[in-house]
Amino acid sequence: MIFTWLDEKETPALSQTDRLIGVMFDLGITTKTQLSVIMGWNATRVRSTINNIRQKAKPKDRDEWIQAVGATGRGGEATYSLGALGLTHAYALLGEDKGSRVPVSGQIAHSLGINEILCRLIQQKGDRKGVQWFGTKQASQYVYHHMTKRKFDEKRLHTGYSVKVQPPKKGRISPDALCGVNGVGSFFIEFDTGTKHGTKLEDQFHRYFQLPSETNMKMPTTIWVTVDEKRAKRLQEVYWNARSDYPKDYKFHEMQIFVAGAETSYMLGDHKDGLKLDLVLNEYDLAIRKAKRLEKELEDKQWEIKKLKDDLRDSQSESNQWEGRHESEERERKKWFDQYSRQLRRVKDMEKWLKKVEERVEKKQNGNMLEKAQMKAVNPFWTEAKGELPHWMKKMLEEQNH
DNA sequence: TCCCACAGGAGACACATCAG
DNA sequence: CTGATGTGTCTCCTGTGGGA
Repeated sequence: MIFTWLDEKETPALSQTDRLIGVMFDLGITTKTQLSVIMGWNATRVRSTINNIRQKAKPKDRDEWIQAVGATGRGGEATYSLGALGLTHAYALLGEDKGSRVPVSGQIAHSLGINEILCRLIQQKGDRKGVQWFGTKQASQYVYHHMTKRKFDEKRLHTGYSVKVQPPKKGRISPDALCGVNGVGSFFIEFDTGTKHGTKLEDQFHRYFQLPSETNMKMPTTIWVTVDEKRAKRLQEVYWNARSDYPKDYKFHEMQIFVAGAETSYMLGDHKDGLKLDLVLNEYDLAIRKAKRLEKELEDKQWEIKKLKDDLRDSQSESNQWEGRHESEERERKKWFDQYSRQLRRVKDMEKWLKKVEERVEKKQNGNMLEKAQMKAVNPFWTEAKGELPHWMKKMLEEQNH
């Protein structure tokens, strides 16, 4: 799986250059942009790593590691592929013998087209989590594995060993890629550049149709991606023509034909099928209705909040008024109470004073009566009305007292 | 703790190519 | 012819790991 090269948990021993070589090994012919999208590296990092790989080689061997194909300058983005040394290094990383794979320049468009499918998937999905991608070689191995049967060889029964029965070479299919998307499903990818014609194309459909009956494999949906609308229509014609050769009750596995770019949504499960579309539309309808109901509820709540706020404001102002009144009443009451208390104290004081006055008056009256009697006895002419004693009498009384 | 080697990332510069 | 764009090469800086 291509992302294993990038998983630092699964492949902790790999250097950055190893990872790049590994990804390029799986992608075949690719561009820096594709590498950047698929690896999740920025353009500079991809560029630097490619350069580092080339720099470390002897000048004459640089293209043997990574070779640049195509125009430089404004003419378009260059394409890259591993050279012989790069491929050897990749096989060594995989622990496999040196294979015979050599990138063919004639396959540039085909290789780039397949890689673009993966790039679009990652870009539309946002990341590569939950995406699995196997290149042509691994996808073919997957098919080959399911077509391989084992049977007991009677001559070797005593050993208990079974022998492999190789599938016939003719009729094998070799998908361009095998892709799995978590939660959606798995897909065989066939990228069509528009160069395959006639019976060769129809044969390819037949091979796919017959594959499930030849194996016990759970057939992934086959996705055909082609270059334009016209070619997609042509593929559909060939597809239906090929189907017409089979009995009515023949069980075909799912197969979809897209113009490049349209397959991404399908692979991400957005338009899985009509039923799902209906479900989505129903959900959409329900969601709209729910949204409207919630909108109404929101309006009601907002009105309620406004009303509560108004009430609160009113009661606050009332409360303020009441508090004001209450405070003034309290002040009045306190004032009145103070006055009352002062009055009461004054009354008590007056009572005390009166009592004292009475006592004094009584005392004085008693004293006066004695004084009057003395006065009368001394002076028959003394009267109370006159008040003060005449000074001669005062003098005489003083002399008598002494 | 220091020194050294190496990997990786980024930038500068020269050059190639093509559209306008 | 010129400007825009992309590539190849070189250099510098930083971080990391191993050994003295």
